[in-house]
Amino acid sequence: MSRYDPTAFPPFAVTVDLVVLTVRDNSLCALLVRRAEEPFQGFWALPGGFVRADEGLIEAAARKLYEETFLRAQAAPGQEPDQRPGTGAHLEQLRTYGKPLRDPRMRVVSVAYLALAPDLPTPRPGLDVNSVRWAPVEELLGEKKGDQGLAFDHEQILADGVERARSKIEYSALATAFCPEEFTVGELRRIYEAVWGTPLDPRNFHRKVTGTPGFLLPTGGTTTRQGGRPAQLFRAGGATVLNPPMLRPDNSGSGNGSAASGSGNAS
Amino acid sequence: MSRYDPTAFPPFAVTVDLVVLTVRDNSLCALLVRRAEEPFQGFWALPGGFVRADEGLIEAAARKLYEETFLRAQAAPGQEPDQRPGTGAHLEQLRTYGKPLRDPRMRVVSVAYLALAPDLPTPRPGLDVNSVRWAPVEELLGEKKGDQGLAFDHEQILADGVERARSKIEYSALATAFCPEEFTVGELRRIYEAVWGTPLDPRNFHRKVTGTPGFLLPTGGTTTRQGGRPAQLFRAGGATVLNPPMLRPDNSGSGNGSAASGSGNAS
DNA sequence: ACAATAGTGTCTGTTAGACAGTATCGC
DNA sequence: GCGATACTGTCTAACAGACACTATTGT
Repeated sequence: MSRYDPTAFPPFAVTVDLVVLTVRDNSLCALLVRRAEEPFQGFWALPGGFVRADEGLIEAAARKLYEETFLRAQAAPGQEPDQRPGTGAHLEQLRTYGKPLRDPRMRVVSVAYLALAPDLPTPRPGLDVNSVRWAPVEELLGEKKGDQGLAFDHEQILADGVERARSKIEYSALATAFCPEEFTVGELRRIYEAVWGTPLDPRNFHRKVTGTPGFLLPTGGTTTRQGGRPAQLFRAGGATVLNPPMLRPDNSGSGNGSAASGSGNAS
Repeated sequence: MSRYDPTAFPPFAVTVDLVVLTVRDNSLCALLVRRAEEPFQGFWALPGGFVRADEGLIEAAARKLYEETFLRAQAAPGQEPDQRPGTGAHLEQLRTYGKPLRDPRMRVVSVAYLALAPDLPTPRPGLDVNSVRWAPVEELLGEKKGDQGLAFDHEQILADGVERARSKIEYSALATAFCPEEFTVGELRRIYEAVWGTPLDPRNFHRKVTGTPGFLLPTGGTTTRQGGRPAQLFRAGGATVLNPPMLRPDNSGSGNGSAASGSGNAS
């Protein structure tokens, strides 16, 4: 086959799949929809759908996100300039999955996106979706997954998205994407603890985040909370990269080994 | 449109594009091929081509890499298990580009892969490629790019690949992918200096890399070099992640700001 | 001897991690 | 007062960066 012959190329379907993460009740949760059709009818799956013929990839992801959660996307720095501020979720491309038989009906290449959102009232089912739910990631991926598993290769995609979120809050200010517009240092710490699944020392955490220039901007206000000294309120500062980074405890112990960088099994 | 209707979906072409990087003469170089056909006839472009109907994405990337450089790929940890050891380049998925009009003829979604290779004798043109060349990245991306630019959005893809390589050698042992099987600490240092474009202190570099367990394995041999004490030879150890990481000088100065995490403009 | 590269030791400033201690709320 | 959370200060071990010094080659 000649390179780029416009008439002779194998036809593919291209979809987007969304790993939408939030923190609820101190645990990291992912958004799932229940499939109404075959294959994997009745299974839980990641939200997603076809990319339209005249639509960019991230626009398709933002559209699907809005259709199923009514969240407006806030694209990552270099990704797209089409959003209004408002209540936005962070949205970035994750990885593309295209094993020949990942969809039993036809050849589908799926571009996965990662969205990080603050805790939402509760998701309303949108277009062509029966039911929607937030599921703790731990139940979907850990040892004790009682579920039957997710549709397609969505368990792998979810795992990759979770790993991306876990590593990205180390060296970027992205953890604030999980917080409401104004938040306290304690709330931000609970975000880190939930995403990493590890307790952090409140004193050192406080010193670290308040000492990183550009990470947090004090708003002047304070919170009244049940039982405890009122806390200062902050909003996200302009910084996107954290240097030095937040260090994740148990960072592979002695310092090397064979931890995965891209844990995907896509092809 | 109903979700996942196997008959009603917009047809896409899916390609892979390769950012193949190596270090020659102390500068980071990328592999380019000259386009023989329209559009962008005569322009330099990244190697790439159509994904076959029954072929995985990384298999397509490895096939194209071999067709155009005769390099066998060595996939990153989680990506695929189909390679023999041998003289392999590191290969990992970079990012997917799918803006509606990035190819003027039709809707093409391109999955870009990043390959890191040791310095090669010289590339021989392979299938359906007129000429191949290694071009210093600095000339393709920096201020002083005299060229007419690359075909399609390949300049953006190249920039993303270079940025990925630059950041990944910080926290992984991937710099050894640029080295021959046996190498000295000085050679490894020149890799870092070429990729980052910064001089490093030889003494501190030596202490750092030899002190990181699992990074380097001494082979026992030494090199005879012109003018200088012979150096110990090493091969890559089993470690994949470096903890603590190698620190890139001028790491954004005071520690925050607005550096891009994904500098792409894909959609 | 001299240039050149390899490799070691030493000092200093910064920071992560541990944790004592103080501040300010609800009860 | 007491529990709880917010915040500040202090100590120590580890490490990055700077750089003096020694080692071993070719010319």
